[in-house]
Amino acid sequence: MAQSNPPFMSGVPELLLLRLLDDKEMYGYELVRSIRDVTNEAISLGEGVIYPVLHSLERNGSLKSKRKAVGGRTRVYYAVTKKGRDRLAKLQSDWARIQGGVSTALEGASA
Amino acid sequence: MAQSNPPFMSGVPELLLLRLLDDKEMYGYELVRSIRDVTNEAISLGEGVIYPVLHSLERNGSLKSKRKAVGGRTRVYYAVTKKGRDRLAKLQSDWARIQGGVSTALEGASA
DNA sequence: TGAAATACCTATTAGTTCGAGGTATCTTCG
DNA sequence: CGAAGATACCTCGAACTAATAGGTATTTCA
Repeated sequence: MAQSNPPFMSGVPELLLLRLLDDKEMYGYELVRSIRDVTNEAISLGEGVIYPVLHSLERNGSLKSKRKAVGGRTRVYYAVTKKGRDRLAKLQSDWARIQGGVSTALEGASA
Repeated sequence: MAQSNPPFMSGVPELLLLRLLDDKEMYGYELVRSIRDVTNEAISLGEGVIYPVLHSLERNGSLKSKRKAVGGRTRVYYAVTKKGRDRLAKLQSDWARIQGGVSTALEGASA
């Protein structure tokens, strides 16, 4: 991993994409902006991160896509499958566990 | 990264080690158990994770070590340096940002 | 006309966690 | 006494994956 957003990002792109797409179908370019929005600017993922994850999720059956022509441009919309929802559930529970563990650890105040 | 604990672990070992050592000096083997404890079993890191991170933190000046012989065995105690405290502060703020962003994103209920 | 936004995509780099394996000493128990 | 297990250190190789940079093409707006 090369930094930027830095640490603590592993698994985050996948989680966010599944979470957003679980609400409604979206296309890649839209997801890039959407992630900035829903995280309140806290997390920003470039297209170079989004597209590969989208493709890999589709390959493993978590997403399915369909192309739509919109005013000369082509958009690829992604939707979550049953498998994707399962994957999302697992990621959410993993996230909850790690997040909880770190929070607990950080709390034991050093002050 | 090979899984196990799985996703969401990048940067976590470094953060936890610095956080624990900021409270008091400890040695590697002790840290392995300590992390299990302070995270309430949520996170468990093997020696194969701990030692390399410890070494790399020492190399970049975030930690300093001293050996102590304790009943025939040798323990290597690590303490946080000024640089390590700065690094810890940065990691904590990064963590807060990412954690906050993900939480916000996950909340927009899909129900 | 030209710049910026929209929209897609890939290859390379680099950082790092994880598992497995290895040495050696001390303690405990049968 | 001998064996097993805990203590304590360490390294190597594999696997994963985020980030950057670069690339194409169309539409919109000054």
